Amino acid sequence: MITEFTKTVSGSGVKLTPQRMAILDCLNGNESHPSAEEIFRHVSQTYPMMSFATVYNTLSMLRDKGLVLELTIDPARKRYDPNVKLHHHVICLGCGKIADVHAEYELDVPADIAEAFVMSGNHVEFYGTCRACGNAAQLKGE
Amino acid sequence: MITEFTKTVSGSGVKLTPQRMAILDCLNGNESHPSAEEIFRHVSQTYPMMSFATVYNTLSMLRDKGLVLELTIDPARKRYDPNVKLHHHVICLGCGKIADVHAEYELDVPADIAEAFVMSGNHVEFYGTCRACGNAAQLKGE
DNA sequence: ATTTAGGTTTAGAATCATTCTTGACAAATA
DNA sequence: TATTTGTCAAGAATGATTCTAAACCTAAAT
Repeated sequence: MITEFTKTVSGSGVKLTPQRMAILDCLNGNESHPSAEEIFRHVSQTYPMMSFATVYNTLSMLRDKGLVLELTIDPARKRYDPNVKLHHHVICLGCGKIADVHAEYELDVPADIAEAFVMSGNHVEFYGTCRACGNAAQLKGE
Repeated sequence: MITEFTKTVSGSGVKLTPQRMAILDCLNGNESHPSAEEIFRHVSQTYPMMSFATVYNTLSMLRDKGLVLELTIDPARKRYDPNVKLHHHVICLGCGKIADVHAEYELDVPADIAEAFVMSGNHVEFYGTCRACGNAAQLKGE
């Protein structure tokens, strides 16, 4: 079944290939903020000949076309989010799980910054501990 | 001259060494948000025997003690900020320059997130184009 | 049917940032 | 002095990401 996401990508002047469709299917509606490696592992199950380079190429292409967000909130690796509508994120400092924060904030910058930069966007990173990690810490008596 | 920053670090139970003092001096009051490599290059001028590992060790130690911030805003590398007071950052998408954004924002998270995470902090990333890069783009007729 | 041209994929090498390991060393302690 | 503890240097190792070169696919042109 062809998803809306696949249609969107296809409609933006990109050639569709089985590999790309598999990557798009993996991303479509995916709220787990997967890394390139997780996407590679997932699509490899269907296409064992899939190359890591194809995953990176496709993700870079999607990022350049504004069809996925490349998140830097995880210091260890980039994470990808097919939801490009304005939203923010929280990362668990224990396990690295990332969740969406659907909220809008008034974020006016001070005058000195407004003069020195033409602003094009912003993103709020929240740091916290998820339920699972909090419970685990309690069990260990912390 | 011994800076306040050096005294703070020294007072937090770590041994002071010439290498560490050089790194602290490099960081003290530094608002350029240097990368590990930039710090290494700088302190190497004074101490050519300085090892990259020492820079990373020292930065990790300072980060663990809460004496520097490790910024993930630059997708290419980590940046360090000796100013640990609450503030945010803007990065120039052209040249990667990072500037401080001294502002406080009301950032309450939605109920579903507040239930799923114990929040410990947040950070706003602004994306923009600095004067220099904006002018350069104009010269090229963009 | 063949050729050509362009973009795509693959596999692996290369790169870059970062972490790890090991042995030497130095100050602090016994 | 001997021991402990923490630090340092050098380089190896790791891991994410990018690059390269050759093979591949598809569509258009012959």
